[in-house]
Amino acid sequence: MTFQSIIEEIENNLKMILTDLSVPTISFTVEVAKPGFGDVSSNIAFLLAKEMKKSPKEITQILSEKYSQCVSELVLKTEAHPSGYLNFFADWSKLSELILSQSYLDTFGDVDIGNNSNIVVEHTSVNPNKALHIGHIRNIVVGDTVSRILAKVNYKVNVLNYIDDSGLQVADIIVGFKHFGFNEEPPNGKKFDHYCGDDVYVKTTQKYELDSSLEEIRKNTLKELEDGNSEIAAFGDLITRKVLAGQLQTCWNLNVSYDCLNFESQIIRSGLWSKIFEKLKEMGLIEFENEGKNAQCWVIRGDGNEEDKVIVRSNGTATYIAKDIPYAAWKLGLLDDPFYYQKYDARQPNCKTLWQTSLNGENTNQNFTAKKVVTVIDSRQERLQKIITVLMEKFNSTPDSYVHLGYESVTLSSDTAKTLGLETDGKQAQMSGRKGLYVSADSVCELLKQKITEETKKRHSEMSDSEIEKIAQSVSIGTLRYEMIKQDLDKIITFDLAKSLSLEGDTAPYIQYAYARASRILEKSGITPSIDVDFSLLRENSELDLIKTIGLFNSQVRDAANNFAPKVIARYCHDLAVSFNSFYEHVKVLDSDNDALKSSRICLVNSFNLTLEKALDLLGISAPHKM
RNA sequence: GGGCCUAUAGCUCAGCAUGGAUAGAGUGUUGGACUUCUAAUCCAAUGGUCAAGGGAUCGAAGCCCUUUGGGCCCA
Repeated sequence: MTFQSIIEEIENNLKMILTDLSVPTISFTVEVAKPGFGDVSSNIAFLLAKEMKKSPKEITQILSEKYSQCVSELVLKTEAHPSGYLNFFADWSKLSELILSQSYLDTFGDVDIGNNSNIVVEHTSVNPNKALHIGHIRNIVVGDTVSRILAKVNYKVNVLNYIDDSGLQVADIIVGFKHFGFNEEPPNGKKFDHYCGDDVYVKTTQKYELDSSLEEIRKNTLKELEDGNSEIAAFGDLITRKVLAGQLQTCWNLNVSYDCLNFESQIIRSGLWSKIFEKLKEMGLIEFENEGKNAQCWVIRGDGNEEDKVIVRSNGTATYIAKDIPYAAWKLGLLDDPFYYQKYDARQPNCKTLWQTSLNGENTNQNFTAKKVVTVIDSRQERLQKIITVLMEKFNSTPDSYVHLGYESVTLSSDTAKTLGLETDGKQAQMSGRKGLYVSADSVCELLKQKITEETKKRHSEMSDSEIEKIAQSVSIGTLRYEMIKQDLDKIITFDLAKSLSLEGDTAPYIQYAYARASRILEKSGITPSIDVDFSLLRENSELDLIKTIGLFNSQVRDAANNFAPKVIARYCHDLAVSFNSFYEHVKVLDSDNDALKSSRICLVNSFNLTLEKALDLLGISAPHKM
């Protein structure tokens, strides 16, 4: 138990007091107090004001007196605040022991929400025709962070990456290679995914604009691509897998791993669509339209004002949403699994085996489906995702089984757009792969790494290159991941190249620096941290504040998981670092002549490090011992 | 025309789900703190009719309604 212990104790006592006063049960809050108002506070008196026909001020005094007669382990005293709040002061010698000894356990912060059940998280899902740009990174980092949080709350998480290897975007680069003379080997050792995106894709789409007769070539290529047996399809497979390899390299560099790669081309060829199409007809979830503008089409009826959505066109071809329906149903385990699974040859950051779907082979023992599915896609796809969510609910009659986790897009600041050659009149600009208007993830990582290498060299002239490289890697990835996660999912991130290189304030380096400082204290102390210390010696405000923050880890994890809100953990890491830095300035750990006090403080410093390490791990950020 | 998101300090954002105390950070600007456990830090000052209007409430940044600005999706 952690800080939650004292909250529960207070809740129970207050409930008993209510029974005592024979007042009907009401749902009052008991929560961490604002600074300056004790440790815990409750709004209970406000809620009783009507019932008891007294002012909150009077009631809180009555409650405060009553409380002093209760058995309390962790509460030292109560305060009837004139505002009407009932405030509690903790017995820190006991609470510190409780929190700090818990924080030394490997399981600290574990919460059981998932009950060891399966859950699927799908993220990334980028067309394999270009390098990942900074907008994709938001998806990837959100998805990866949510996966880590879900694992912490006792879900068995399967992470999927959907490879959309059969659409128009892929057809476009194939046209580039086959018809416009692009060499299959990139020039000057350029990374293949960058070459396809920056050169082949952008220049091919430019040519379409100049010559509309090329549209025919494009259409034919797409058709051949979708026919699995053609030479073009085989060539497409070769190219997209090479691009994918480049994309995965970027992801792994960001500390992101997957469990399975699902290829769209195989989903199409697996026959899943025709199976679910029949079921949807049987269940009456789709209808054949006899008249109107959608005559001869199969449609999903729109809810209320919504338009009907065409699923199968009058010429018999399935629309784009039709591909998503069997895939969603497959993820939920609602269809017989048509896939065999092969190992993808790679060493991932978490050392887990990466599998990929295949339509032939032997291994069928893998299962990547779950009763609960989270799909991370930006909110521009909300309409489509809503249709799928509603359809899946009707299909398996389980509410909330299919969750679309949406987020707003990443745009470019006008300054950054300008450096890419686009004048925007001071406005932010939407990124576009087609127009070549984007900032690639690899380039941002590289710039950050260079800057951090310089900064580290300035501070540590004695360090070896390999040590500096390790720090630069950890801090650069941390910086990028933190920027992508720290704000709310429904706020647009305006990416500015210059500002993204900032390493001060509310950034990952700030947090990582606190860890490095703490590590240094532990290293220099010559004491092995232990929880066999006198906790009552920790009395300074900055010490108690740090302990309190450490004790809030569990509740923050719970909050983050329940709301799929990765930023909650980001803010928590920042809070921890702020508390620690304040402690660092106010209290000199190693200066003390008092050995008992020194040991207690070392215990606290180590507790901070252990907790921050776990919290940062949920964000996929590592904590360097020096920087 | 319909739908979704958004508006809080000069700038970037927390807080809003579950209404109560003094609306918090970062950044910027100004000043201060390194012979000390690492100054990627800390301290102080500065800065807010919480977009506007209305409603319900003892009480609203938060809830309801209307309007406006910005972004996106569909038609």
